[in-house]
Amino acid sequence: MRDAIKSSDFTISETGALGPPLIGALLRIPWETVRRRMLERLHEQGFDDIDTPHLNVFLYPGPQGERPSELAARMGVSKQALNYLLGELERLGYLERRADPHDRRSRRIALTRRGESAGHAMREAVVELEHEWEARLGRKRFAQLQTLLRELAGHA
Amino acid sequence: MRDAIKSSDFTISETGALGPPLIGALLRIPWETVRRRMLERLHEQGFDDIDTPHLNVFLYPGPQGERPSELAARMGVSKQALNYLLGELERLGYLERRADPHDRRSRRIALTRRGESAGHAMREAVVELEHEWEARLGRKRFAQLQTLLRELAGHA
DNA sequence: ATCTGTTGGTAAAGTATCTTGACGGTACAT
DNA sequence: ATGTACCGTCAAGATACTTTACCAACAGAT
Repeated sequence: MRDAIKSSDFTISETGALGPPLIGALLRIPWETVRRRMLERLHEQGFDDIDTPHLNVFLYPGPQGERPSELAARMGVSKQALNYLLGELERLGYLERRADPHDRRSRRIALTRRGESAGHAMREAVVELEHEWEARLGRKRFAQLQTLLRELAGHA
Repeated sequence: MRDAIKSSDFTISETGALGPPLIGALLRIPWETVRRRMLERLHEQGFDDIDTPHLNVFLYPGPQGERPSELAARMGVSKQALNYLLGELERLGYLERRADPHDRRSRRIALTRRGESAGHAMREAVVELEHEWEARLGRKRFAQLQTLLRELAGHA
């Protein structure tokens, strides 16, 4: 069964077999499509000061109400690096860093109206892609895809 | 049917509904798991001079035989940025930039033995994850997932 | 209350990675 | 041959990150 591979489906390098795309590439390629679309729509709609690094701050579930430390941990960057991005986004009017009433060391991120709009535009862009992909795969199969991915993302 | 959503499955922000994770997050989260695992295994196996930006060069289908320009376009960075990374990877012994026999302006990227090994280690790491996920979802459902993702990645 | 250890945010300095602009060499069509 | 486009690279500068260091605020023990 290991040999049942159609070589037309993928590239074979000259030195040695590269093999078919593994699950990594299969996840990455459509994810890159999603990110491209989000950035595209944002720029079209006037949020053209948002760049890839800023985008990461807005990714699901977003920064609303979060503490910088937690968000940095989730994003896998140092809290200083995040702090730099938050400074940029605050300067650009997308969010504010407010005092945390329960812990005076801490802060809470609050999206401004503009920040909420940007988040909305991003979600709209993805919903748009969902419709395109649902049309391509069929309603039922797209739902299956979502279910399967949710099971992977769940335990992650 | 649109209402059949269990609120325990996802976060609801205080100001307004964030909604369930869209396909973007569902793709991104497991993809990040893949990338983390690849980097982890690389570092364990002595390829500890490879960092996230370098990793991108090796991602499917990899740089073997490619021209810097094409690769840069595929990666979505400027050719100068890629050239910098190629310089690093060449210095670290992962690849060489050879002359292209058919076009003397151009070059072709050739992986060294060490470069091939690193690529192999990355693929092994993903195969490992594939087994874990196949066990979680079941053989048949994991195969379905692959099929569905292939249809998305195909037309990209 | 005070001591101790820990946590949250920030400042400063240095580094890595990316951008834009410019250039010489090559290919290719007219 | 000549104009145009493309390929890789150099150089300069901006951006995004890391490491180190620091202080204020919390938490738990006396």
